[in-house]
Amino acid sequence: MLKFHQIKVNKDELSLTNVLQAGQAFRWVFNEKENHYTTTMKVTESNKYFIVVLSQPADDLIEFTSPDLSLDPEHLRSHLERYFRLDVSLNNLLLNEWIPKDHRFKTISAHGVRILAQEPWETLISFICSSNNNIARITKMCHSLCTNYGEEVGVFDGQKFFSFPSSDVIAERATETALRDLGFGYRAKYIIETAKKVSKVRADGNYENDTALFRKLQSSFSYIEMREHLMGYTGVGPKVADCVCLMGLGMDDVVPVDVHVSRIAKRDYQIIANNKNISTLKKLYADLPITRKKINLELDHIRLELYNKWGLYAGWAQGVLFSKEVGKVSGATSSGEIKKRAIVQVDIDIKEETATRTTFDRVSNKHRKNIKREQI
DNA sequence: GGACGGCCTGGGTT
DNA sequence: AAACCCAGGCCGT
Repeated sequence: MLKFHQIKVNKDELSLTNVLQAGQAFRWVFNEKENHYTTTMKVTESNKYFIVVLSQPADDLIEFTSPDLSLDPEHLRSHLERYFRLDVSLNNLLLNEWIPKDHRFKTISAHGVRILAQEPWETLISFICSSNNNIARITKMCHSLCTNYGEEVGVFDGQKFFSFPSSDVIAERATETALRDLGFGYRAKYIIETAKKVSKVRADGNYENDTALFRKLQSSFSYIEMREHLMGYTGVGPKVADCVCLMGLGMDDVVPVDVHVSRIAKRDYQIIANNKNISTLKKLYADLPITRKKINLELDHIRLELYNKWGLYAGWAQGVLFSKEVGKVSGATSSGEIKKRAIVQVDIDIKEETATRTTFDRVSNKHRKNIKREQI
């Protein structure tokens, strides 16, 4: 019998359903009978993956464990606290950041919807798969990559669990044809080309793993440069790149703008780019030294306006609103079924937390002027 | 330089 | 039943 350990956290701060099954992470398997979630993840500094099991048995409690007895529970606890970003209080953001800036949040509960700190490489591949696709199939694809190219980590609930394959493993062992046969469709080519390029960049820089590479890039790049770099991979446009920045690199103020966010922005905030907005953005990007893929300036205007409106945790605010708008589909269950879900109403209470940094603070000086100009 | 098809697939709807 | 639509975009022309 597994021994579960506890994390005291309220459901309005963290709802496992709303965070793990709402199109942000695609590799958590829900066991309906036992009411717990299972995945594999890196927990330690090494590249080893562990099976991790979570449940939310009460409104003020998360329970966690791993069947791997070599894993120190306290180490897993601190890892999960980082993964769920428990240093950030949703209720504080709501009360002190979003409600004062946006009256729309007065009547909204965050429902425990928060942004995860996921592995950048896995986030990149997951969201390459997300283009013109639905959550059920994205989930299926992510699992398919693991079962076909990952390493078996262990068995739980009578089901085998695998690691997420690194860029070099995919580059060496997978082919476009093989991925097409596995049902990836036109994304097969994107994944192969991206894996080859990432593993090459990695090898050239002698990085130990994919995470190390992306963290290093992040440390020397501004947000704009990081997005630029990500958009250099096939199948990665501004939306996918922004998802990686937000959920894989912890850039909390980045708002990935897709069709839904675009609709919300126009319908609820009347954000519509005029000619001046567009020409300003055009100049902004023309001045940047990096040649870029074309981006939709109308959507980019929405991104900036929502950042201006919501502030340092704009990406989180988007998550809350987005979940309210379209979060109705769940991911994998043990039986392989995909089910509809309902968002649970929760109450609001207060905690201490202070927002500290912005992605735009990290823009290098030669770009700052341009960015600032656009922030006005 | 920007607008516009076309794209794999699977589940749902007509 | 067959046809059509749609899903948290991106690529090529």
